[in-house]
Amino acid sequence: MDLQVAPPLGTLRPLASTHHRPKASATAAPSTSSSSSAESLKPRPRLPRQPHQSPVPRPRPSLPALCAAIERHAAAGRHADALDVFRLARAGAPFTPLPLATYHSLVAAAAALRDPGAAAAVAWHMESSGSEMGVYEHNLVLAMYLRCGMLGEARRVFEGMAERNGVTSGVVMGGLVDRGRPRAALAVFREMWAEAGGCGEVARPRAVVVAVRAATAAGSVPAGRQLHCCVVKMGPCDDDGDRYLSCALLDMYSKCGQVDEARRVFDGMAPHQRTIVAWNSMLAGYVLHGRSEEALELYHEMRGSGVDMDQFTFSTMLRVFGRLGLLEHAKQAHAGLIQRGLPLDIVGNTALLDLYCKWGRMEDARNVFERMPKRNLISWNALIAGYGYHGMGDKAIEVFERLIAEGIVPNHVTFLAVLNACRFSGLVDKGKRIFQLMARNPKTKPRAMHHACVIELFGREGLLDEAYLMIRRAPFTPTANMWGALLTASRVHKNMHLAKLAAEQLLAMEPEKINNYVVLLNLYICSGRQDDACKVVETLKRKGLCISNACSWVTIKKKDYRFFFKDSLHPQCAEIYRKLDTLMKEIKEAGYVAEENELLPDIHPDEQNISRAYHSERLAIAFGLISTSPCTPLRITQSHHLCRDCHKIIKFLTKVTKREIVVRDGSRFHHFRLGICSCGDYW
DNA sequence: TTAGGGTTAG
Repeated sequence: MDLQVAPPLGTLRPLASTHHRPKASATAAPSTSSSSSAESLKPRPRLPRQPHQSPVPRPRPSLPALCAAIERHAAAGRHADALDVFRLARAGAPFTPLPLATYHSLVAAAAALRDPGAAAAVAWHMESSGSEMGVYEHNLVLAMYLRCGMLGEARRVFEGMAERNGVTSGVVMGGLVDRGRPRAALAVFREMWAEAGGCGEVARPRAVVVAVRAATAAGSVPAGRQLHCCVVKMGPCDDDGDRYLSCALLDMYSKCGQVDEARRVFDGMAPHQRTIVAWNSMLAGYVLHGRSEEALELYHEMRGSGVDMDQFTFSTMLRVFGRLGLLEHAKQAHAGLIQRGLPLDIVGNTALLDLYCKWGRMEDARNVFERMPKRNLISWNALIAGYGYHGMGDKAIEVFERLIAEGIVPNHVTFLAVLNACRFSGLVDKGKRIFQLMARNPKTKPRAMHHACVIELFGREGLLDEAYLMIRRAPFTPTANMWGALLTASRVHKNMHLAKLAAEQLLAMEPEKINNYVVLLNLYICSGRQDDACKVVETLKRKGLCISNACSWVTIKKKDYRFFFKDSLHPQCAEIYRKLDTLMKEIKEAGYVAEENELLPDIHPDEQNISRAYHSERLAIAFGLISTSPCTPLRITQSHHLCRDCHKIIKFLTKVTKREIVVRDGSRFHHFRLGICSCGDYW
C-alpha cells in the first residue's frame, strides 16, 4: 500500500519529541523501535511526479508508529484520522494487541464521532487483546457506547463492572440526560451525593455539571437550586471546574425561567472566568425571555470588555436586532462577522433571513436563503412565513412547492406558514387544497391553529357557512382561536347572529380577556341592543377591568413616539395637525373619498365617537412625514386593527408622498407602496 | 491526573 495516498497519513508528524503520552505508550508497547518506518510517516514535500517513473513501494509503518499516529490524531481532535489509521493498522495484518494508551485514544475517537460501527470494532479489538480492563477503561467504553446510542452494549458493560466510581455515575448521568431521562439522572446524582456523605471526592465538579444539565433538561428549579447549594457546600474548586459550574448554573436558571437569578450567577463570576460561552448564554437567556433591551445592553458591555465575539454571539444578536427593529445594527453585525472571516452558521443565517422577513425586505431575505450553504426546515418555514405575512401568498406557495419537490417533509409550522399565506392573500382554493393535503397524512393532522387559520380564510371571503361548518366538524372541542376567527369573519360580513354566537362562546372560554368584552360591546351597539351593551359595561366595572386607549407608535431614528386618538400631548402638536390637514386636502384632490363609518371591534366605543380624522395612526404618520427626510420609509405599530378609512388614506398617502409606509396592526403587517397595500385589502 | 461538562433559529 502506498502510504502517500492514504489520506490520514498525509498529516502525520514525525514520532520525535511531540508524543503526548510517551510513558504509557512505551510501557504498554515494548516493541522494537523502528525509526526508519517512523520517518516514512513524515509529511513529504509534494514533488511533481515524473510520468515515466513508477512510484517506489514504501514499507508498511511499524505498529508503534501507527499507534503513535493514532494517539497524536486523537489528542489533536482529528478523530476520523485516528480511526483511519486504526483501519490501516488492521488491514491485511494478523490480529495484534495494541497498547492500552492507543485503545484509550480510539475509544475517545469513536465516542467523539458517535460512530457505532467504529465503536463496535474498537471495543471488539480491545476486548480480544486481553488487555487488563480496569475501572478507567470500563468507564471509557461505557461512555463511548452511550454516546453512540448503543444502550444494550452500555448496559452489558455497566452490569459487568467489578468496580465503579464517581466517574461511572457521571457517565451514566450524561447518558440518561442525552436519552431524555433527566429525572433518572438526578436520582443517580442524589444516590451518589448521599453515598459521599453530602460532599467529598465523589461529587466532583464534572458530575455536578452533568447533574445541573439534568435539572435544566427536567426544567426543575427546585432540583437546580439544590444543586446550586451543593456547589456552595463544595466550596471553590479549580478554575476550570468553577467556570463550567457557573456556566451550567447560569444556563439552568435562565432555561427554567429565572433569568434574574442567571444574571446574579453571571455577575458573581470572576471576569477572567466569563468565557464567550458565559456571555452568550446570558444573552440567550435574555432573548429566551423576550428581554431584548437587556440583551442589547449586555452586548454593549461585551464589546466594551474586549471579549472575542463568535458566530453564536452574532446569531443571537441578530435575533435581538430583529425584535428591536434595528436593521442597521444587524447589517453592521453581519459586516463585522464577514470582516472577522467568520461565516454565518445556519442559525445566524436563519435569524438574518427572519429579520429581513420581519422588515418586509423579502428580496434580501430571499438572497440570504438562496446563498445559505445549508438549510433546514426552520429556514424554509421562516421564508414561507415571511412571504405570507407580507401578503405575497403566491411566492409563499412557490417556496412551499419547491420544498415538497425537494423531498423535504413539512411539519405543522410549515403548514401554518403556508395556510397563513393563503389567508393573508385570500387564496381560498389553494388553502383548501393544502389543508386537505395536511389532513391526508396522519403525521400532520391539522391542529386547532390550522383550523382557525382556514376558518379565517373562508370567513374573509364571505364563506361563513363553510367557516362555521369547520368549527362544528372539528374532531376536537373548538378552541378560542377558532371562535375568534369566526367572530372576525362574521363581524366583517355583518352576520350579527353568528358574530354574537361566537363572541358569547369566546367570552365564556376566556372571561378575563378584555378584548372579548370590547368586541361584544361593539357588536351589541352595532345591532342596537343598548341594554346588553350596558350589561357588558357593568360586568367590566364589576371585574375591575379597564379598556386601554388605542394608540400608535412611529419609530424615528431608533426612538418610538406614541400617539393616542386626538392627541394633543406632543410638543409639535400644532404642526402635526397642520400637516395632516394639508395631506387630507392633497389626497382628496387625488380622488380619495371617505369610507362610511365603521365600528372597530377592538376599540372602546367612546373613543370611536371621536372624529376619525384624528385617529392615532394618522397623527403618527403625519409626525413621521415631518420628522424624516423624503424617501425614508415609515414604520408604524399600533394596538388595534386598521379601520377601512385609515387603510384607504394610507394607500393614497403613499401615492401622493411617494413614501413607503409599513403598518403593523393588531393582526398583521400592511406594506403600503404607491397606492397599493400588501394585504390586497383583505384583513 | 485521568474517562463524564456549557450557549442558537421558524
